[in-house]
Amino acid sequence: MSDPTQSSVRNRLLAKLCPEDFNLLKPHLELVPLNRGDVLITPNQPIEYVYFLEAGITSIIANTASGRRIEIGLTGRDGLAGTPVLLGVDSTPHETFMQIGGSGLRIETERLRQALRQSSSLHSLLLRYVQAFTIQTSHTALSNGSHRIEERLARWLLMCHDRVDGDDLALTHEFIALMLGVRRASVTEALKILEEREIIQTNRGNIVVLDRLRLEETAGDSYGVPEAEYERLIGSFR
Amino acid sequence: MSDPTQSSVRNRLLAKLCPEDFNLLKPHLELVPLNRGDVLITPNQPIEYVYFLEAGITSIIANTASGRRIEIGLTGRDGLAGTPVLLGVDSTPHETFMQIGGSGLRIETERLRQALRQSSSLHSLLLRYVQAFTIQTSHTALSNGSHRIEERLARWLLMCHDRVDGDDLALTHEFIALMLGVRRASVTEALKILEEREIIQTNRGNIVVLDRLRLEETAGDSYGVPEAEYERLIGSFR
DNA sequence: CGGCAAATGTGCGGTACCGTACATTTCCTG
DNA sequence: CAGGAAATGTACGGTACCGCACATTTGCCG
Repeated sequence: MSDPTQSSVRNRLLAKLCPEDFNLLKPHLELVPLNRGDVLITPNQPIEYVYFLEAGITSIIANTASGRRIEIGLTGRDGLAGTPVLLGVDSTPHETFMQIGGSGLRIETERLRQALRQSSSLHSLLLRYVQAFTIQTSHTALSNGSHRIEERLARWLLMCHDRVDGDDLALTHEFIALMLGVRRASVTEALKILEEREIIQTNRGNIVVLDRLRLEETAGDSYGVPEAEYERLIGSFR
Repeated sequence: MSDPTQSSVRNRLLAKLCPEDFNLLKPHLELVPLNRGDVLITPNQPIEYVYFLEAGITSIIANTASGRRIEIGLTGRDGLAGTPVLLGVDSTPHETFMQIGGSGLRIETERLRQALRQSSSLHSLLLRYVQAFTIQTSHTALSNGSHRIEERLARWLLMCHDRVDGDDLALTHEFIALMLGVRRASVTEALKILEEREIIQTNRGNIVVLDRLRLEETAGDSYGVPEAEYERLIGSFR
């Protein structure tokens, strides 16, 4: 597997690094395909690799002993999977898996740790990402507690749309329901409403964003704060 | 203001530091009273001080442009207020204020930054705390999305009880409702049920935990994961 | 100790969402 | 191209919680 060059890299964090920091990581980065459903981080197991996503979307899921599951955040090429490593922690109760297939540049946990010790500017950027992600999780908490399904769905579609090329999202109602922690039938109904308004178009296993602006209107104040904070702390998504 | 000694300090993080790290902070720590309602961190304003709590509880609140507010986490002497500083960030969209009065050892942001640069073991411990707090926030998201008010209330009372001496919590229904993002009347009703079961006892502006074990049963799986993770990463609460 | 504001109790109609069930459609695979 | 599984549409009774309103109680302060 040949080393990536910084100019060809699509991951926002890697692209943002100074050349020295990038070169520190480069020999250890391995491009791997990541298919839908692949589990990148298993709950309470040592995190073996940190993944800088190049394409696709990961979900981070909180779960309880009794089997409740809900998404607490998602990441695409704006970020990475394995934030606990950046905080010096070797495992987490959360699960991280691929929600939409893609690819990523992965690095062994221990190699990344070495690099973090060597370069404080590297560590600094990645910690800023942790903060940005924390804000996303916080707003998920807010949204779960105080928005209606339609708004939460719109927010969630927007967050996916932000992280994908084009306007197609390969997602089933069942899956979205799991992510939002609601009934599948509720998702079907909310999507139908959005489709009637011609904001989205749906096909079996696929959703097309037709009118992003009105999708943002639908999301209301559930969308925006974490995105603005990402831009402030890291830079533009795209 | 005389410098604190490590043995007399009640904050769990400070108590956990090696003596060298503690001495690094010690000359800059200032003991301040923190009264209910005091705002420690104002949204989108520079964070001037980081507060290691000695007594009392802070709430961290997410809010939107349109005025929705909900608590996304809380901290007592298990932690500190000002986690963004540990991640190299100077401000946050969240607000942090005193929910129950107490006191804290505060340090100027810039002084703490210097100390973090000087001691990686200090930085390491505090980053592990950030991870522990992140898990708390994540489970708030889960709880907000999938538990009934009664369970969420029980969880929240337990989290407060963990951080207070004795069994009394000086809280109004109105305030709890704000924290949970629900109606005040819903809180009144849920508390009444707990009181009928003799799990708590309520007086005007005060709640007494009578039977913690059954409160945990009521909370079900909404309580426990973040607490276990704190113990794993930092050590015992008490 | 009387008056007042804050805190609490309670009621009522409305709605968002749930659990469950089942029919229908779509795609894939043999 | 038939058969089956996955995905989607839809229906229905039930419930948790809402918004709002108003009465009652409690503690405090003049």
